[in-house]
Amino acid sequence: MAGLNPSQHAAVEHLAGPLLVLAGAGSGKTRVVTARIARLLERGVPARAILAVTFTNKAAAEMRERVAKQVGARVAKQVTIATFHGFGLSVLAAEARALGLRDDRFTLFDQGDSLALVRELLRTVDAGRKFDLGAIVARISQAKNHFAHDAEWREREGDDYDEIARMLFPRYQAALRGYQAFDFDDLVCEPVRLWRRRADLLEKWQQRYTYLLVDEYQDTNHAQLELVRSLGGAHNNVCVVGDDDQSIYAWRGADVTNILDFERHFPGAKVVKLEDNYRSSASILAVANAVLAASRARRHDKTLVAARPGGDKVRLVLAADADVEADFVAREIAQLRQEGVAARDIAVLYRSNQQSEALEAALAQAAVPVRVVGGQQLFDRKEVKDVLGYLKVLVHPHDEIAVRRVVNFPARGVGDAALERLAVAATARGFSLLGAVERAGEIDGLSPQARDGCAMFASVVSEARGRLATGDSIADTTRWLVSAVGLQDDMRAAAGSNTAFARRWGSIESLFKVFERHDERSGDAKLDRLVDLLRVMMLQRDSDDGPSGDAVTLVTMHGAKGLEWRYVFLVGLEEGLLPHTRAIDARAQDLGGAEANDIEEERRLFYVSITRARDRLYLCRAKSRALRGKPVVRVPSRFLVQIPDELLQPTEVTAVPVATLAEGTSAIAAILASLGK
DNA sequence: GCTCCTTGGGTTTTT
DNA sequence: CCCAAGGAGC
Repeated sequence: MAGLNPSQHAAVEHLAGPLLVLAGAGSGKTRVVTARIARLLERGVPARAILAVTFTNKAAAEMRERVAKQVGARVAKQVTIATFHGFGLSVLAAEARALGLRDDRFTLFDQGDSLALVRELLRTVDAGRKFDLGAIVARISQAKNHFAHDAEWREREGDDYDEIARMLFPRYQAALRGYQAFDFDDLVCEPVRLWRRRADLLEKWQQRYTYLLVDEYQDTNHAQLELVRSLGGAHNNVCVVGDDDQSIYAWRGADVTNILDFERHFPGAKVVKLEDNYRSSASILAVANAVLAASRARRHDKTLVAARPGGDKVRLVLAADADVEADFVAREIAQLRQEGVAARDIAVLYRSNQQSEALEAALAQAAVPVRVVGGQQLFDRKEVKDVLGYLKVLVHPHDEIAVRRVVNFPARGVGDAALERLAVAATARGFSLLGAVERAGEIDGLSPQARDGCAMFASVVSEARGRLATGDSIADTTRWLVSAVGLQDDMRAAAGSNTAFARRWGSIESLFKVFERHDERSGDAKLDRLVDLLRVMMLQRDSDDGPSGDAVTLVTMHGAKGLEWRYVFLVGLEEGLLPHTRAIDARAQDLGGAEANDIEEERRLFYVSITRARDRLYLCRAKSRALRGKPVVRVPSRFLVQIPDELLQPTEVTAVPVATLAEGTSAIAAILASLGK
């Protein structure tokens, strides 16, 4: 392979046995991964035998594209490149029979569904006090990902949340199975559990995939480690790529010890360090290294070396308040653009989404086009989930959460009381909840309205099912369904304003479009098509970047991982934001973990953010920031203080922003800012 | 059963 | 300050 440095070359040429590639930021990781796959193919490894696992669909798509570029689309298509969850799903679908499922038409529960289920379950027990639902779900997830067997888990000492989760976990799991449903964690855990009890099946999958590759290995959780260990156990051709210094997802279960202990988990592993950074200028890299140098975390020892000497000094910006900070960013960006820098080469990174508001406003005023990454995705919006709820009911009659979601949506007289009676009757007579709704006429104690509502719901469901069965497209059936239940009118009535209505209805229209796009590719058996489509939609929350043209990127520090820009602004570098208050003093609801670890994770987040910049980096903070309406004096981030002065160039905010001049009080603040250092 | 009001709480987020 | 969830009242 031409153009690779010695370390990269070593990683690409390593053939058999476990391999850990410690890929520092900007060290050409993607190149190595794709070159390695190409090299394996070149040496005669069948494409079908290679499994490459990523975390996001986007990363998987990107990898497939780059592999295709090297070896051609035809061969690339035969390599399995999937997310952990996508791969798990295909295992479960293939092994539906061995799992004891009625058929392979199981549902997927997303986080919202899990939340709804736990809410239901919590109602059935005397919890004694209020609980944060999300925290319970997180504990259940944690237990599941550690394959907590009842006994082992019960022995463990824990807090209230462990206790309540321990009580609900078995019920939660039983309910899922009863609904023929899997949650996201199951997609990884269940294949592993299956393989543990069925050595024959494990062997089958081990023979199918003889070369494994895992990207972003520092983000794996315990269950994912077990999946890799199981599948790789026979041949041991396990190559993992990652960077412990970029581990920023412990808060959602990622376990950085997986990458730290790789050599212990996979004895005889070869370790390759990629320490040459081709992305950032030396000035930027010096700051990044200074941030890491102060780390107290256990880490793989490595130091990034700049391949690009010199460069602009990193700017240290002090603003009077958040608005002045935003104005500075906007003006500076406007200036850069005048100098000929493309907007797409610029990004502004913040710790928390709410910080984007001031930035969006300031950039809009400066007429700078922006693209805000994140925010609520189409499939997370309430109205979309409601419509999807109906479709789920069509294909998954056992999915009780979906039935509960839509049986009284829009409101048609089937309230909590009626639902409770239906549920009781269903249990007593051995029906599913939907079965009881369909037989509402025979069930005692229902109000006439509730009976009518149930009948109306049942008839809509049955008619829609009939339409799909006779070959109507998914899009047309959904359109019919939406109008049959009078969703549009209900939405108009419920929305306070016209714009709110337009926004919500717009999401429904977008949903129709997604269906139409999918229908084009569809052939026969609409019901099966819909099963498939629903899974795809659960698993691929499209970030739908689209052809957004030339725009400045606004994104959270987490969302920026894996990306790069020529000019990067980091804003709000203050105690409370970075490190975040929640990391400084952890709460009971948070997943366990020592306080110090949380702070170290915040440090790594800072490190990740710094290393996104190629040419110039701005580190910004405000002296004062409005918190819940009231202005609060801000202390500079401890990470900022640890950077040696000589690496930074303090930049003064000299211009008084016109926007803030208009408002008397901020104008004073702005003038103070221009005077300050 | 539905609507309105109070109350409490407030990261990061993919699958 | 703003939003979501739960309780009270209609």
